[in-house]
Amino acid sequence: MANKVTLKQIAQEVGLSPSSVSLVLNNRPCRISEENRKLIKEVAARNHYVPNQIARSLVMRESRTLGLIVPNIESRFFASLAGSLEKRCREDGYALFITSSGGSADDDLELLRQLVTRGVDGVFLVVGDEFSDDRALREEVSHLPIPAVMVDRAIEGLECDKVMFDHEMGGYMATRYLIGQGHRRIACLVNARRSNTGRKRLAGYERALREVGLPIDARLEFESEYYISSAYEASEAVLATDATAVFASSDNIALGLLKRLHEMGKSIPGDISVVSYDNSAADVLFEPALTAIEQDPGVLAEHAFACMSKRLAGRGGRRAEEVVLEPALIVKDSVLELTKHN
Amino acid sequence: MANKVTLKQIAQEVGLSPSSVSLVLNNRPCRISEENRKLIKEVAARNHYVPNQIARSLVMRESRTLGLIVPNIESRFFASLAGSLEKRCREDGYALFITSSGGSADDDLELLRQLVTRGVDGVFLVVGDEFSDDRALREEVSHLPIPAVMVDRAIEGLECDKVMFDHEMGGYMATRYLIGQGHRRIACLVNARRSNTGRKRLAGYERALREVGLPIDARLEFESEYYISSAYEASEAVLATDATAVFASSDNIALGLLKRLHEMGKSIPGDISVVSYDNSAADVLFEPALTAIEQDPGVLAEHAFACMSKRLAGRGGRRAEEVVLEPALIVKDSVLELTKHN
DNA sequence: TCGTTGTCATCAATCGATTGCAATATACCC
DNA sequence: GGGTATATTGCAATCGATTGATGACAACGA
Repeated sequence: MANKVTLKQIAQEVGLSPSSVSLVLNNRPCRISEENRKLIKEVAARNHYVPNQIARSLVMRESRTLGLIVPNIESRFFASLAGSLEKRCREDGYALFITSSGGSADDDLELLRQLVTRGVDGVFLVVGDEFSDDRALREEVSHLPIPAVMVDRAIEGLECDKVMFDHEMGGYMATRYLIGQGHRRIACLVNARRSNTGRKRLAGYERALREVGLPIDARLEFESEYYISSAYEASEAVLATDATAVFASSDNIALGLLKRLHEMGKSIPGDISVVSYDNSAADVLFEPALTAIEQDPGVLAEHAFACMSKRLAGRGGRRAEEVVLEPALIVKDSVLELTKHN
Repeated sequence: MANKVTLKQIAQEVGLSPSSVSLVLNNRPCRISEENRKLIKEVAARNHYVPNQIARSLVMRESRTLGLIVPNIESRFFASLAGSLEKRCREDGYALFITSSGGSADDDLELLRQLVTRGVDGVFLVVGDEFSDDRALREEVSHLPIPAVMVDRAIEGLECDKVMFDHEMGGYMATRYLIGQGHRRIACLVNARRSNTGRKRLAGYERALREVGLPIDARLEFESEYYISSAYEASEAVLATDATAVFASSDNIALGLLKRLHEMGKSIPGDISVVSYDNSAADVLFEPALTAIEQDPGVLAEHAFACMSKRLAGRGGRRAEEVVLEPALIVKDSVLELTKHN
């Protein structure tokens, strides 16, 4: 293993002071002879000199590093968000410290502290969806010495920049679309018990029904965690109803549902129509392709970064900014249009 | 935004020197009165004091942070690897800096430098699969001032710890299994042009054929990138052959193939048998479930960490260690047993 | 009273960079 | 040769922690 080369060593070899070397290598406006400049650069290159960011950020009080906390990097959506965000950060010369918490508020807190003490200049937080005790986390976030942007979801009632898709609107759009296609008995499969986003999507679903005077029937509302297996379990009951369509409030939930449908020999949309959520790559495989509410992680990343960027630059008011993005309905082939006589 | 509290400020408030505070808060053996100890701890807690790791790691010459470079965090396999690795690192008090390169050697190099200058104590590298020019990267890795462990793949001919599954063996096992089930015309769909792992899997496939005296028929070997779309494109040609089985050398490749099969109304394993690779979660959905070569990312992470851990502790010889893991064949329902009269 | 021992706490150097200010060397002018 | 620009470069403090070396003070025995 090679040794780390320091500024001082370069200086020694060149025969100049460390300050001069620093000045030259950072292209600071200063009066160092062209000759020495060249010499310094050459020696630095020859020795593979790379400045120690640790030392540098100690004095500069900035690390050009940002942090991200997601509940679970193994989920497609978060992985994609992380990927986009990292790319975006790198474009502006920031490194992104990606961490994955496991979803409990305690883990989130621990990671947040880690990031802060490691000197990130700002954090993106995808936290606050699960209903564990988040008092300590809330406290920590509100006293953060660096800017924070909550992405995709939020800790309720916390004054903090937020960037997220309108989950209520998503639920509403999916349901309105089904209604528009003639469906009247529409079931939904949501994670309302343990998830804020799920709760909002459910609210949107109900608003759509209410708006056209359809009854809100508790027997058509089913609960599922955000796992394929959970949705698979829950789906049997869904299929026992007289629903002609189902709103599946996440891609995993849709996948679990599809698996069950497939096993029962039901066809889509012939036997039952489905609107999914997230429109992630896995869907690509299904016949028929799934009509879904899409929320592009890239767009989320873009806005989140813009928000962060503003804070880092010291711009942006003292009040928190809130960006709400509209999801899109992507129509494919999993919904049957019911004609009157049906 | 709250301010960062420093050691000095705590010291000032307590009325003791910074050294004393440091000593106490780190539970160093030292003679500070019980009374003052309590006082220090209390004041530190009240002020939400958190030590600045940046400053600390400057003097301690270690950050308890490790780095990971994967080609693409959006891929299921890498996301899963990253997740497992992070969890494992955290168990030992290390934070993991996850980065995603995009797959080119230049990006890898850039990220590696970033990690090193940011003071990670070691790096996990998932690099070297693509055939871009990697001279600079190779050079950098061999002069690294910190331990590196190559995971899942490697830059050929580089003296460096390696932990990976035996890709050749995977290809061999898949093919032997198909042969064992009576198949004689076995096609394969691999990424041999741009991927070392793909090349190895192909080698395993050929070894299996050779071993039983079956001909290696170039007309049965098809090329596909590791994308669903690429495999989808390539699959038409595969299906035009007289093959009774296909070895798909990655999950994405299998998915593309399946999509095409589905569209052509072919059934699995009735019309054609398939052995997939990676056995990732997406497979769960298919009817029939896919027989596949499985390489558990968690196992990979475990061994990679163990390897790193040894280096960090200063144990481990001067020669590079090489851990080769055997993949497992998971038999499900996508392969038809051909009886003699077929 | 001096020396010894023990307890409690502080000093000051260090890690590797950055940077305002001071210092030196050279050139130029009268 | 003295004085003033101007061109170059170096000093030393700083960021926030850690830590080996040291100091101050009290109590105690001889």
